[in-house]
Amino acid sequence: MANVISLNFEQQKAVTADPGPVLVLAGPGSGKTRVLTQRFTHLITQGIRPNVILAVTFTNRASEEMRERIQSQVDSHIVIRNVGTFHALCARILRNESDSSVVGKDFVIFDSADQRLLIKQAMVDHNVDDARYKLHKIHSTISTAKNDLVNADNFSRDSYYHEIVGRIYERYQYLLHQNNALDFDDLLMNVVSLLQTNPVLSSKYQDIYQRILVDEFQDTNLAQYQLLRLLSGSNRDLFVVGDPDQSIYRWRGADYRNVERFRADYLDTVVIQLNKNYRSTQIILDAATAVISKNHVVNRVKLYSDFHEGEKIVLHEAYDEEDESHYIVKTISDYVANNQLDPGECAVMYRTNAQSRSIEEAFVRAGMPYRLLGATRFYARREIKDLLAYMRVIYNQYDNVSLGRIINVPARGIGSKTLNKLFEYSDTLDMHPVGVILELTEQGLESQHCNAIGQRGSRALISFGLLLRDWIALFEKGEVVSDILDSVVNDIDYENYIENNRNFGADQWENVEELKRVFVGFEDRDFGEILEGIALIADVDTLDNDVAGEGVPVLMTLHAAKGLEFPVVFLVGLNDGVLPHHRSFDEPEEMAEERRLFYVGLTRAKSKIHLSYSFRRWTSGFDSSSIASRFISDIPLDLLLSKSDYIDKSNVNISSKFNMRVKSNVYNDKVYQIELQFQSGQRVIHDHFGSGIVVESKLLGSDEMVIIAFDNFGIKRLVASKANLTLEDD
DNA sequence: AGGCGGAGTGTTTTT
DNA sequence: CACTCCGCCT
Ligand SMILES: Nc1ncnc2c1ncn2[C@@H]1O[C@H](COP(=O)(O)OP(=O)(O)OP(=O)(O)O)[C@@H](O)[C@H]1O
Repeated sequence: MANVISLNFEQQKAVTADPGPVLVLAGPGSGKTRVLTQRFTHLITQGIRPNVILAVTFTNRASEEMRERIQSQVDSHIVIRNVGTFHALCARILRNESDSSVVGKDFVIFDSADQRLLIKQAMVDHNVDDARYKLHKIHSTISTAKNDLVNADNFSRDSYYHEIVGRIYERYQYLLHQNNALDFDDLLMNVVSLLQTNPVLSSKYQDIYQRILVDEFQDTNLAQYQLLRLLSGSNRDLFVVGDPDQSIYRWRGADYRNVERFRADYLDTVVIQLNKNYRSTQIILDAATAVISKNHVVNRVKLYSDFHEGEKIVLHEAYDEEDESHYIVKTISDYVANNQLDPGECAVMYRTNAQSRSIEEAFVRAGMPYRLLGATRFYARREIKDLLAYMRVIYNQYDNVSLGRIINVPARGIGSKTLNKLFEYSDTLDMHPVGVILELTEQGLESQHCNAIGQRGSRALISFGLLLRDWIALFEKGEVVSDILDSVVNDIDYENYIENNRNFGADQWENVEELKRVFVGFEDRDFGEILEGIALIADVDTLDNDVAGEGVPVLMTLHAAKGLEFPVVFLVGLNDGVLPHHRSFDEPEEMAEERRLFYVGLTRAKSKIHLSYSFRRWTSGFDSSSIASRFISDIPLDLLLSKSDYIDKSNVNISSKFNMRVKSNVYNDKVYQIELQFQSGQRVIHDHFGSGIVVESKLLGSDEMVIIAFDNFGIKRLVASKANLTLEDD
């Protein structure tokens, strides 16, 4: 054993509990994760083979971290493998059991963008009006159904809306099947039904995974819970840890009542509560407790800590987002300059990914390095998706979504006409389009396919087919996957395409290089595993070991922060409407979840917390609330270094500070100032929309954007120089 | 076929 | 603000 990890009495009790259902219920920082990893190593010292122990987490980052922690505590000849996310576990099972399952071994996993395209397609197929039925909503309705283990056949169509969604759901599943693809939720649902209906497999997996450990149990959804029940089966050896107050994935089907369900389903559950916090100062703990106590739950465990009071929580009101970001960066650099801490000890957390932008800009301006977790995902970038789509088509010729994406990238004369013809024609033959392309390529222009598709289109398709045929040959020959990617990139001259495409900037080719490196890094895995790994990881940071963020502040969403801890935490953008998010205003359950999110944020901190919000915030649309988050007022005043305290100390009062900022804005505007042609209140005439009244007119780049309420066409936004507006004379 | 730009719309959070 | 869609032009 490398290093001895200390445990308190209750923790020890959990770690050494007898086989059987164990539920560790405890608040933040009480050592749940530590207990879980210790349980894993404890089982090994008890002589249990590591391969029959399974540890499940929700995120790849959590998995990787836990795997490393366990690995570091066992003899190095033991390799810890079975630590992973629910989704990765299910993907593995489905690939192994492709004979018994409804999907083939070479299925691909569709990410959210692919899923959307397919649902959109399903809506078109059913003539569903996409203005009335929002894609986003339908997508989430279907996803929720899947997380509740409701398949398309059982989907209750008890309202008109559900009738429509039911049809789309059914069609969507059909299309997924046609693409030989699964979405994230299918991974879980399919394994559950596989194990439910196949007793042989069910007992096989009970033998494989005899001891099961689950982290963040409060965030399991029904599918995941059922999966755990099936996997543990008659072993009944489930060791789960969680904290209902940290449940933040309700919108994804998570149901913290699974904690109660667990106790009800396993009456002999050993329940262990941990109430000592090893992370935060007393002030932080008191503040967090005050905030969460407004959510009513039965017997919440009261946490205590041996730590001293610590520093008060600093609350800062900034003028606008830019000012707020500047404040954050300045505060960090001051700490560093005074040798109070290392930049790597700081974390900045926010509600939405979009908020990272202005913070990043502030870091860049200050010339300070930082690390961003998650956010605009590497794999969601256009150039990366393009290349992955090529790879997916090579691997899975049924992947029409990917085919449609890249068949004309770079442009090779296959437009929407030809594409539609190809797809429709393939349908009539009951073939997959790639099959048709390959046959056409073999047979040349005399092919019957050519008659159906036309000369011009066929020529273009053949030129594509020739490339595709060669790549597929490489794949079938067992060529190293990263070399296939290289061939693709070279054959389509993607570098040239990027250079000549003005929508692409300087970084894109670097991203391609990065993708190549990722593939090289996956060297020992087969094609399917690589694509699967990428689909499920979807976050380059986890792969990027060499930039291991030592010494650099980290930026992340509150969701991504769960399970982590930092000496100094900045919770930013705390405006009412951002946190709590305005979309949760009228759902008490969702509001409670927003509060938990804030609670999670507060409890990440070991010693210092900075809260900030801004007086002025113009997010898209209209919800620019300048009010501080309602949750802030739930923190007792004596724990806060309130904004007036703070500002008094720096000898600046609010209004003079704001005036400064306002002035500098005016100065900036002057540089670009051009004359506005229109003013609100003026009546104007437009060629097409007729007459209307100007609501607002403002600068848009070097042009003027006019918002007009037309008498007969409602409110429109027009660009003055293009819209050919004339003033109506009176 | 394909590129461009204007108009419209709205995505919180993640596997 | 940033994305997608549609129509117009080449
Ligand atoms: N018995 C102990 N003695 C000293 N430190 C401990 C002990 N138990 C846990 N810790 C430390 O407390 C901190 C929090 O532990 P851990 O992350 O396991 O808590 P957690 O309950 O999983 O927290 P959260 O729910 O907030 O994710 C860690 O830094 C851990 O090393």
